[in-house]
Amino acid sequence: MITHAMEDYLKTVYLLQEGQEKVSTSAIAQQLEVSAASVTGMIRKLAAMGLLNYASYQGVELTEGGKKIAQEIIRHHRLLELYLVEIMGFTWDKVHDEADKLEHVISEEFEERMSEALGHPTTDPHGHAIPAKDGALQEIAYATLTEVDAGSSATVQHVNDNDPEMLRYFDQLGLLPGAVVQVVAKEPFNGPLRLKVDQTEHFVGREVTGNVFVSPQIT
Amino acid sequence: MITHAMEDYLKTVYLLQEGQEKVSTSAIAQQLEVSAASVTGMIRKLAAMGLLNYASYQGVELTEGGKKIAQEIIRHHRLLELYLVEIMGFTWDKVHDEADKLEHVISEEFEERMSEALGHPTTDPHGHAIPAKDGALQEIAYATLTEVDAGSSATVQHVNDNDPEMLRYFDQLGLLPGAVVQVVAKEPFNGPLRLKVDQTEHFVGREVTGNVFVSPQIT
DNA sequence: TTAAGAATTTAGGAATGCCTAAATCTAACT
DNA sequence: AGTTAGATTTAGGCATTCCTAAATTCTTAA
Repeated sequence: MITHAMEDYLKTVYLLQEGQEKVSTSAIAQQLEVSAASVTGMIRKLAAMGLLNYASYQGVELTEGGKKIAQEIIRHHRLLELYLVEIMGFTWDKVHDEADKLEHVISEEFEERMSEALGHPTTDPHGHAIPAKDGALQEIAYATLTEVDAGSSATVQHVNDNDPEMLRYFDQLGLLPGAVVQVVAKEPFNGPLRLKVDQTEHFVGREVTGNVFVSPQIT
Repeated sequence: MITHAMEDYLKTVYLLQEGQEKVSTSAIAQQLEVSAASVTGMIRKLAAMGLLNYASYQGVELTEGGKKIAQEIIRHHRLLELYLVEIMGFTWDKVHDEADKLEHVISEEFEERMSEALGHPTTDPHGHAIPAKDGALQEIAYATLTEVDAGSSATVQHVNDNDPEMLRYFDQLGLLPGAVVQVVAKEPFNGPLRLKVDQTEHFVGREVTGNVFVSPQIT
């Protein structure tokens, strides 16, 4: 039997795995806000169930079975986020926590009816891809806004959704998925970026711009 | 901290308490499909938290605090059932199980937005009253259809919602909340009732009619 | 009034999922 | 190669929620 906690672990490994081969115990512990010892315990259980491959001290990698469950949960999460915003009228800073709870609990029929009500969407409110019912999720590794050169423009692809306060700040700045940003200047010594969004200029710290993922703007 | 299991116990006690003063351990055990020993254990914990009053062998009674939590959960459950049917297009036989899982997980904002989307309704799809945000729930103790005299008519007030198959059967028969039924005859030896609903006659066993609650029809 | 039978509680145990502290392993630097 | 810092695992524990089996208490009917 697969528990909610197991689903959370699989989801976390899946999302951390993007880009890398193996995922470390400590990375999982940090993400889930749990001790490393707890992660080891859970990893062994998941490995015994054939949901991930694991060799001591070597990190973890999902099996096909593990990936399938992770994708399912991520699909639930992102459909829920979009449903909460589009249909129920939530603001986008509140939907992450709500979806984190609901994602483990909804039935397949619930998932299907949300997808239908939303016209089978492909991205959530924060710009993340929604995996298809049984299709893999291939998130493109975009650069963060911090890495854009001064003078260049970029299009916001997605933003991190874990901090509600930061999301409200993004809203204020107009840093929403699809928005075009011009990096007017970058202050030295890890200073703020001078951004132009919708004709308005803002000075924004790098902790914030590091959570905004962009593609170079097509000119 | 209040857990999902505790919420289930409080809800169950609340619903069993209707009509009676005290609720027995075994009644709770049967309802929750759990051993009586487990119920005793949980009851002691809830009593220690001040959510119910309890004396050994004497049965259980919710305190005001316990009632408040139970009402909250019942409100969640019934709003969810209605939302699933009215807004998401579920059939009424599937919503009970879905609501049982979701009721413990949704936020107050989710509750509020459902209520708004539904126009602040007062009854769920099975005819049960939805408690107001902080108001008590006073379910009227209706008679079952089994108890109606042959020759009389009655209006369906609500039906039990725990058995999906029976709900589909109610649907077939037209035994929905608000429907008018005439008990044409009652076969002896606990035999079936001959019912007339929407001009059509059916022979229906008493196990079914015992799950339909009615008021005498106003003529 | 007592003795069966039913209801309830106590006792002991299992699984899950988390923790801290101690032990162990890896990797990097002299 | 030896030391050491950091990462990881093991060991031992705790809380929750359930179970079965045995003991106890209540009820009722002879």
